[in-house]
Amino acid sequence: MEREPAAGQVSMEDIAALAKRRGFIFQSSEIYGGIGGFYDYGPLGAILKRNVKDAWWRDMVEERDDVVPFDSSIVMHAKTWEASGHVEAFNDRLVDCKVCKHRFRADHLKSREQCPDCGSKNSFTEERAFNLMLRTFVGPMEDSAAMTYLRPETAQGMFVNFKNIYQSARKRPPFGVAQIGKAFRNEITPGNFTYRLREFEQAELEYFVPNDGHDLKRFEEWVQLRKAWYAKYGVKPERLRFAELTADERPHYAKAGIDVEYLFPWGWGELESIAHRGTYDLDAHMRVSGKDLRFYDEASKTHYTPLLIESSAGMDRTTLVMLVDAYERETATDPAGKQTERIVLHFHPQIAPVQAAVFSLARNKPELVELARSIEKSLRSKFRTQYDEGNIGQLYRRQDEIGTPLCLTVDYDSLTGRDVTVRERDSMRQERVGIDALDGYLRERLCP
RNA sequence: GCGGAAGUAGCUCAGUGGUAGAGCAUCGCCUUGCCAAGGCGAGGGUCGCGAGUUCGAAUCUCGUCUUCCGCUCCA
Repeated sequence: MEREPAAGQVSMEDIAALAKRRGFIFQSSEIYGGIGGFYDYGPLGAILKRNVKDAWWRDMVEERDDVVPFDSSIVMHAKTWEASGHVEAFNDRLVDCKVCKHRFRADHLKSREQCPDCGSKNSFTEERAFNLMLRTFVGPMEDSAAMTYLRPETAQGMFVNFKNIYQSARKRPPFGVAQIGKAFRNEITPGNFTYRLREFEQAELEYFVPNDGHDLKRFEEWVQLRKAWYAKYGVKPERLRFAELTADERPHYAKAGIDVEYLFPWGWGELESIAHRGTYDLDAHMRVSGKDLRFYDEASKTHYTPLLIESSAGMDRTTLVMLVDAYERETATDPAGKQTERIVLHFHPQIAPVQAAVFSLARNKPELVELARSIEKSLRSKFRTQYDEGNIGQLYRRQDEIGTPLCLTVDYDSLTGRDVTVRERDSMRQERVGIDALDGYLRERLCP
C-alpha cells in the first residue's frame, strides 16, 4: 500500500456514513460496542455484495466452458495448513522495542541485545507468537489433537480436491476451478472501513495449464480478462492499476505476479492478485499427503503436475470499490435556479441494489397509488424494484443516494394516457414511456 | 499488540457534580405535485461498557471495549 493524495475524492468517513444511513454496511455487534475487523451488510448492502459476486461468477464461471464451480468447507484438516505453508508463514514470532516502539520479526533480528532502529540496548519485549489464522476446535475436546483453523484463503480447498475435480468433471488442463467463499485472518490492524477485515469473502480462480511453454502467455491473457471485467462494471480506469511485481516482491516459486490496485481515498490498496504459482501448491500437498495429484496425459503417456495461474479477488473490497467509485457529491440546479447538493451513486445497472423505483406522485390519491403499486409488482420478477410515494423531489434524491438508475413516476396523466415519467439518475432527464412498453424499455436500459 | 486522539439520539454536536438537550434524519397527518429540507404532531438516549469516589456521576478516578492516525499485513 502506498500513500498518495487523492485530490477531490470522497473521504472514507463519507462512505461509511452513507453506508450506515442507507443500510449498506454496519459495524458488527454494534450494540455491544462493536468488534474490530467484522462488518455486517444491511438490506441494500447485502444485495450490492451479492450483485458483485454474481457478476464475477457469471463472467468467470458460467460464461466459460473451461472453468468449473466449487464450494469447499471453511474448516479443513490441520495438515492442509502445514502443507500450504500458512502455519509457518502466519506464525510470526515478534518482539517490540520498548523504547522506539518498533516491531520486528524475531527471526529477522541479528542481535537481541540492541535495537537496529534506535540503538537501545536490551529494550526488547519477550517474543510473542502472532498467529494470523483463527483457531478453532473440532469435536468436544479442546486439545491440540482437535485444533485446526478457519481457512485463511479458499484456494486450498480446490488444491486438495484437485484430483476429485478433474476426474469427476472430466477436465484436462487448461481448465479452471472457481470458488467464492469466506476466509478468516487475525489481522493485527484491521481498518479502513471494510478494506482490511478479519472475516472476508474471496473469489478465487485456480487455472491449471499444461507445462507447454505457453504459461506466461496464458497468465497475460488472464490479466487482460480481469482488466476487462473491471472496465465492464464501470470502475474508473484512472483509479485502477495493474502493478507488476518484481522478482523480489513475489514469492520465490512465482514466475509472475500482478497486483490489481484501486486508488482509495487514503491511497492505493490491493483488490486482487493474479499470480503464476508454478507447481508449488500441488507439489506441497503431494509432499505432505503422500498422494499423487498429478495429471496423466494420454498423448505422451506421462504424469505431470500442471502449472497454476491464480486470480484471487476480495469481494468485500470490490464491493467497497463499487461504493467509493460510484460516489459523487454534485451541485445541482433546480428549475427555479436554486443550487442544491445532490449525492449520487453512479452504480452500473447490474450492480445497483435497486434498478427501478416506482413512485406515486401523491400519497393520498388511491387511484395513483394503486396504479403505481401494480406497475411495481408487475416488474418485480424481472428487475430489482422498489415502490415509494410522497414528495417527488425527496424521492428522487433518496434513490440517487442508493444508486437507482431509473425512477418511474405515476401522475394524473398516467390514469388516462397509460404512461409514466421515467427519470434517469445520471442526467436527471425525463421522458414519457407507455406502461405497456416499460418491460422492453427497462430491459434495454438495465441489462446491457 | 505498542504510542497518540476520540466515544452523549440514526447523524452533527451542546451540556464541567444536582430531574438528559438542539438541529438534521425517521414515522404520522396536512400542504405541495416532477427534482429534498412549508405546517402540526410523535417516536427515539444502558451518556461505549465495568468498577470506584460521592448524599448524588454524562461530568472526577481506574480498568476495559470500539473507532480514527502512525509501526507489521496484502484479498
